[in-house]
Amino acid sequence: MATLADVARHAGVSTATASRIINGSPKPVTEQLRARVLAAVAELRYVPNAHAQMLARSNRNAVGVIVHDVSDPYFAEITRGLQRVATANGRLVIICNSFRDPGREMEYIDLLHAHQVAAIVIAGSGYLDSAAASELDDRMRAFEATGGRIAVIGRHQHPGDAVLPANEEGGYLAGKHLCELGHTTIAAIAGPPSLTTTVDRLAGLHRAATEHGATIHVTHSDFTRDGGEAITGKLLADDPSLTAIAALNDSMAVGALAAMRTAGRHISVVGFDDMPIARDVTPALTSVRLPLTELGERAMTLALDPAAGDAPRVEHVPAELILRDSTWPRDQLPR
Amino acid sequence: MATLADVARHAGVSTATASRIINGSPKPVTEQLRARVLAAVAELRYVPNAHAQMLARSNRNAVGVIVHDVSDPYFAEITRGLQRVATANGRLVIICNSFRDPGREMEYIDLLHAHQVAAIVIAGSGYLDSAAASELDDRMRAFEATGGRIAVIGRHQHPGDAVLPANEEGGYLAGKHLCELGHTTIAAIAGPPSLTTTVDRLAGLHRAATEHGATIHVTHSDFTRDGGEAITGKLLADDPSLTAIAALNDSMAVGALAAMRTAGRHISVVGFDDMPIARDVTPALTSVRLPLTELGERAMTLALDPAAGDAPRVEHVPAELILRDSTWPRDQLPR
DNA sequence: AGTCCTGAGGTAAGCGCTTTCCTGAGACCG
DNA sequence: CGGTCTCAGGAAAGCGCTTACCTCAGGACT
Repeated sequence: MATLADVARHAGVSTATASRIINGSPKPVTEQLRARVLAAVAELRYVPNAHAQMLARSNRNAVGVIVHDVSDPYFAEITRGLQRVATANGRLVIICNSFRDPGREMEYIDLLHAHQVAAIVIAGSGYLDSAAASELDDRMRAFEATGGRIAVIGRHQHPGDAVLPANEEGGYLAGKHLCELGHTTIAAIAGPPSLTTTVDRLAGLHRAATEHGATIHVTHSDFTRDGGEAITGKLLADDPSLTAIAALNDSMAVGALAAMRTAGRHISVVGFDDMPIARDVTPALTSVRLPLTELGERAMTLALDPAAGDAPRVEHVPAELILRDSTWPRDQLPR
Repeated sequence: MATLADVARHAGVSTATASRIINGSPKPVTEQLRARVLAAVAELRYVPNAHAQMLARSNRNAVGVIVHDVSDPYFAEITRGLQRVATANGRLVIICNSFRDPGREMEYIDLLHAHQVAAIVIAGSGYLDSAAASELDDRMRAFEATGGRIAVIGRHQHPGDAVLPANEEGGYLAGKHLCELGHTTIAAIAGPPSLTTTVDRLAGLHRAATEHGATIHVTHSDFTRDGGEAITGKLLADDPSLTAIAALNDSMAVGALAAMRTAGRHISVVGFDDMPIARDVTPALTSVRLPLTELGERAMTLALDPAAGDAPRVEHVPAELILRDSTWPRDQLPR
């Protein structure tokens, strides 16, 4: 492993000079020495040790991102936005998957803290478990106390900078839509009840139902396609009069569609998130759109901007209902 | 920012003792001191500086991953496999998106090199441009020369450890399937011609066509849904007699399906990769399956294993045709 | 001619941690 | 009771870099 000292020796200069030339410091250096040093760098294939640089400079460059799972399209979209802004600012992004485990999330906060990242962005629903939440908060505060910045996406219980998608409002839009189509009983297929996202979206759904005199039946499962398929299969079998399903995310909605196909039934399904697949499934999925990439961009922007005042900055991002072909008036369901 | 020295002072011990206690070194320490130090750690919210540790220990822990784009489902699946194995081995994963730009890829290799990662996994098609390829090779060799390990996924031109999906064979399977259904002219909708993946899959397609006396028409575009949709729209408009499309990845296939729907035409479409959506689009997509997660797992395993001998290890991963509903015999196309 | 700059380059002090080697105090032995 | 072992704990030497500060010419001044 070639070190700066090797390069300096090779070029017959001091490490100080070598360092200055390599980093393009403002200090003037003879053209001749510059050439010698650069030649040595090339010949020895010298790559500076980033850790040593961090230590010596003590400036933080990387940013950390904690998501539930990057390979989940929801987070993939958000991550895309995060990356875009980070890269535009010349920052290295370290992505960590918490797999919805508060313990792992804490480990990652410490790990990113240890790596002296400039900022951490945490995306994805918070946890209702208040013990876990407060321990997480503790960790975050410790990180912030050292000058690190934190921004969260979709965690309204977090006191700092945050980008908040309108989950309650989105739930309301979905519920209202179904109610207006004449559905009086709606099966909500939801993710884990311990996630605030689940709770918020359900709250919106309930608000709409109350307003329209409809009733909601909630079933919980995984926030995945297979979770949605399993639940829906059961619901369809148990209740032949079921006419509408509100899925709390698109993955579950896609699963619901699959179960419907299997059962040969046609009922209204509305999804949530409007992920890219929504328009390609059959029937094309009516869904509550959340501008995921924008969510990521705004969060990273918050995380990198030095925070003008001291009050936490909170940005609300609205939801929007995208009408496609998976919902029908109650009395006009196909077949 | 609390340092080890702060903790030591706070606990009234030397930094040596503090370090040993915190890292659970084998060196025996009185229970009393241990307690004092741990108390100080908690009180000061001390988190060790990972860079300083790296420098002092000079053991490499993290691993780097370079993919074209994590938010692309293809890479998301691979990344999932990579992460699984890495996490199981207690490694931190740093993910970098090259966005199919050889220049950025080189930058990232250097960056990961600078960060002293133990290994780098590079996933995704190589580049036909031989200047870029050889410069990349140079960078990789420099990294390996310092003891770093490299594994690639799907780059047969790379001389080291590699996991190679059967792209040519997969193309052959797709082509053979369409030919056996009686299609004599096949439109191949392909990604950028500069990617080896494109070239390999096309080669397989051509082999099958030659064997069955069919002809292939190739059109290039982006390896994306929209790329596939645009091309297919044009093809359908230009050639009313078109009966079969071989898409070189599932994203393009999904786009092709969308274009078909728009045009109200029904022809055979076969995809490639068998991504999760394939079964949820309508008609469910017949596709050449590549076990993406496994690809990732095996590559990470190669990257972390110290390489038994000195010969490069190459693992071939077979492709498999998954029959669904998007292909029909030529003379029985619906409508 | 002597003083002062000025500019190019080097010296060395850290950055925060690990780890080798050393110290000093008991425990144990003959 | 002196000598040797053992063992807990500390001093200090780096790890590879950056950078404040110093040195030393050579030229511009008075």
